[in-house]
Amino acid sequence: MPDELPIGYYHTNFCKLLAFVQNRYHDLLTHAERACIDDFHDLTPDAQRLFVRLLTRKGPLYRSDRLAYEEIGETEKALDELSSAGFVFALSRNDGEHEWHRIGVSNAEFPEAADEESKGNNGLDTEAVEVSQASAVDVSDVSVEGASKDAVLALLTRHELIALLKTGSTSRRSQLVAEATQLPVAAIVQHLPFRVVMTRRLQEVTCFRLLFFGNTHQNLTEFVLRDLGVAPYETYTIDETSRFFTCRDHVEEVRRAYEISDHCHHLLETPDVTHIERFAGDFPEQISVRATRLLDRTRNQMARQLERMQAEDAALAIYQQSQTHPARERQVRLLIAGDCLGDALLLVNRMLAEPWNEDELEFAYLSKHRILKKLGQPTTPPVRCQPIVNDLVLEAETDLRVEELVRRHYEQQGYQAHYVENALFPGLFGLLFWDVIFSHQPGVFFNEFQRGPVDMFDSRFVSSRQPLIDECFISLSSGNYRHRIRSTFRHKFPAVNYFVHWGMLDEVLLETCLDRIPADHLASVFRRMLRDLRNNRSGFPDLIVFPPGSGYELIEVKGPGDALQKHQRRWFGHFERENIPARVAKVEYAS
DNA sequence: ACCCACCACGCAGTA
DNA sequence: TCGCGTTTAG
DNA sequence: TACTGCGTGGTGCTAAACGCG
Ligand SMILES: [Mn+2]
Ligand SMILES: [Mn+2]
Repeated sequence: MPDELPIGYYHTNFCKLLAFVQNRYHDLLTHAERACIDDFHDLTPDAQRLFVRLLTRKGPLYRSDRLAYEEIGETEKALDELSSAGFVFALSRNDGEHEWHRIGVSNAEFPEAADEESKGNNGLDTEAVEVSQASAVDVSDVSVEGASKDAVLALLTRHELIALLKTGSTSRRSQLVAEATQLPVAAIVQHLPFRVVMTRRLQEVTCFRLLFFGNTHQNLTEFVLRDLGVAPYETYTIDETSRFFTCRDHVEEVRRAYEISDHCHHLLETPDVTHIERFAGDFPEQISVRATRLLDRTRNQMARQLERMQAEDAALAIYQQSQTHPARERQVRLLIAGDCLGDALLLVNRMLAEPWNEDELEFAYLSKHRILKKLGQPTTPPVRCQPIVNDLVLEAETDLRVEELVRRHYEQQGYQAHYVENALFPGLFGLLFWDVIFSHQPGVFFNEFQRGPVDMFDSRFVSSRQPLIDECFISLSSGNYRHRIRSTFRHKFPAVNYFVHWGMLDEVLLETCLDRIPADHLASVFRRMLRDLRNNRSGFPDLIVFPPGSGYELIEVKGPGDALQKHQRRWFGHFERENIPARVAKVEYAS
């Protein structure tokens, strides 16, 4: 792992990203996107580098005097070039109000978004796929990118603000900005000692990122962190032929879904029933699973906010459109609270027939019992496991988490004790199933920056890798799993993945676990995890303790007033059925 | 008005 | 002068 | 006891530079 990156590393990385997009997605690109790539390559090296530098910095506004880079010879020239090629706006004090207005800087309180390409529906090539009408909901008002008077003022230092206001005041920056906002644009801009640079074509670049990574949260720093050895990724076989997106409609959907979810996030900051109801009730129809899930999660969040604002009917209406947990659970709660027991029962029966996950199923059992009881019909409460509870009286210690307190308590009793929570069993799972997780399968690895295959958390993970999974369980019977886990731990450290949090494990803990935990216990835990990897990755007990000699026990620590959570309870039910030693340590403080 | 974001967890308040 | 939060770079 | 809202802490490096107060 090199400590140093080659000069121009960021530019190389961006070019790799572009090349990937062009090779793999040429047919899905719009005119504007293709032009963006072509125009970029027509730029001189300096201009290319400068544009990428801008992309890796916080924008969209920059001051030209803060764009000095050793490897970029003439910044001002590069800026001019970027400006005429349409990659940036670069405005100076010599530009008139009209120019500033174009980038959103104007005297009006809410300037019209002037940046035409930000709302433009980029026309598609005749050879390219048509964008479906279904996704043609107007979200231009949520995707406005552009500057503002305040954004320009944010570029100024305190001293520059003072000079601008011609006050000798010693007020704090925010106060100065508030005063300066009152000034007309012309006055603010009049003496700017630098050019204000605004990146353009961000829509296109965002789309390239989405096509490359398959999401919006990964970016160019992934390359850097990998190349520095900070977050190396496993080297798996990348499928040349299959892609994250197979048609333009899906790209548009996912992009729009991200925009909508962003916008909702902002709506939640100043919640207003009518706004939320109107916006969240009118999400576009989705075809792709990814966009659907994203929007459903957003629906759930918005509806939850409506609940908090006592808008129950509005919340119900939103939940009804969501196919993602806990939409039906929330509906049932609302229906019961509103005394619509008949409707609640209907929904509960649908949940029982086709539960979305175990959490929902459990809730359905419980609420069916409650509804029937309210209706005066005969019913029995669902049985729940009764974990063994140990009461512990300990001296409270400041600055120590209760888990750590109990861990030390066990240590004082001569136990080896580790605070592992979700790092242990999922970690062992990841180590044993490593080769399964990263095995070559059609259409699951698309780029070099994945923590696992795309189907990691849906049922296809198991169904399409059954023989490989069987092998792992065979190794558990034969005893070979120990070697497998050890060797993965040594050889794969510190590769990024979904299950192994390297920092939480060490060889001592690992060896003790391999020595003390019977293979069939591991097997039964792994089987339950595999039933639903998304949800059964968590809920594991806080501690694992090893008494002197032999054996082990899992300990869930509970401070005063804390109780088992639902997913923790489900694991305890599993431990009970499988004779896996586990108990709750209930702490009281001696005072 | 993009001030992480997401999630798991603990805790304290409420019925 | 110094500590703090933010931004940047590798 | 269940449910809820809220706060916190981890994940997902780290050193250096800069503006601020
Ligand atoms: Mn815990
Ligand atoms: Mn606990």
